[in-house]
Amino acid sequence: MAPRSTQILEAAARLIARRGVRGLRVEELAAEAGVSTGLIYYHFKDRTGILRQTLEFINDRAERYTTGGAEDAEPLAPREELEAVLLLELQDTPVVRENSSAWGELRASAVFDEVLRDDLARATLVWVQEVAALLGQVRPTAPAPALAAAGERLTALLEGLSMRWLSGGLRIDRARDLMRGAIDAELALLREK
Amino acid sequence: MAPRSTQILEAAARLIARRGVRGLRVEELAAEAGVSTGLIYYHFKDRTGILRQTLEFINDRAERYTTGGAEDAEPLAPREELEAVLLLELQDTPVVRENSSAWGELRASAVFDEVLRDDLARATLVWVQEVAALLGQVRPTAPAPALAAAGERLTALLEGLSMRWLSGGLRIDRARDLMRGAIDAELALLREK
DNA sequence: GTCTATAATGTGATAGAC
DNA sequence: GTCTATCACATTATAGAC
Repeated sequence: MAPRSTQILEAAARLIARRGVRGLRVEELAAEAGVSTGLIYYHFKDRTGILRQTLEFINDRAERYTTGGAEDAEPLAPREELEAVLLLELQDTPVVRENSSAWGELRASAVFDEVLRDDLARATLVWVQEVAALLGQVRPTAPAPALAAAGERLTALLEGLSMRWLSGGLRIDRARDLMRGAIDAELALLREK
Repeated sequence: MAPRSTQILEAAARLIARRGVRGLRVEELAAEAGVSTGLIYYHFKDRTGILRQTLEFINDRAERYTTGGAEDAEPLAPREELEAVLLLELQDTPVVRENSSAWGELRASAVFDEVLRDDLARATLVWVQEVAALLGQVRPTAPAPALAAAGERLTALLEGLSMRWLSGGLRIDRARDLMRGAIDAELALLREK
């Protein structure tokens, strides 16, 4: 992608995280990106185009920091890796907060805006399957449907906890503890099967 | 509360469920409620006032259909009652859809709007404690902190599943199955303690 | 590709009659 | 308490120069 587009999308992610999808103003985005409004419409057609491509951009970036960084460190044990992946999204750092916040906003918008639904569903599926695969490494004898269900629950829970965290109703440490507990609970259930 | 206010709040809940908080237009609300815009500002001061009181209204209503209806039916076993309470919010009926949708929207808005945070936190706490109490009836020997954590997770999961359901990424039957599975998982974990 | 206007419309909020 | 009329401004989007 052209550097200018990327620059605008970075600004959009930043702004959505700060003001929300509903609070995103094209003029403000232009200022944040250091370009004119005209240029934004040149690159993205309309406001919806901005949102769509920002969602895509955020997904790519999350994938990068999910997968990335695994090369230098020693490989983790399955259980530890599972926990690491799920706790990755529950960190109070600028980038993660930005991604989580924007993701939550886009998810919430999708309730009323069909445009984003497909992208969202696709990204969610990939994520669920990744978690299910990791669960399978911890519980090799567990049946696939049970793993899929657990993956779906853990990721949905993560979204729920993330939202409470971002809306100020839950401290990040508490959110992380709860997430760890959920992993314990799911693994306890999978052991019984 | 005056009947007129209630009438407007009902319309607001309906409209927020249909268009979202970000899509709520005062003029449209007036039309939906069958009153003038002036009257709305007379009763609610400003747009934020509408949102706050609608949140309150929704909470009250949810409490009513959560607690209500328990008189006529025979008392359920603890496990069944727990399941019933949690599945209550995962039904594809107009009222529940409306409540869940509006609740999710208000939660999402709170990420960027502090005004709603306190009300939201208070309502969440009540809900978490209710679920924790029910869990305690199923697992009388479980320690209180473990029950509280499980309650927090189950309610957060419900919000996450609800969002996916409403945004079209999850069928309601599947969501209900996943919720039941989560209850199993939490109860399995509590048994170990 | 990028910018500077500016058109066109949407939207919250208020004044004042009844 | 309720309505009508309207202001003031915010916001998306486009036209046309460079």
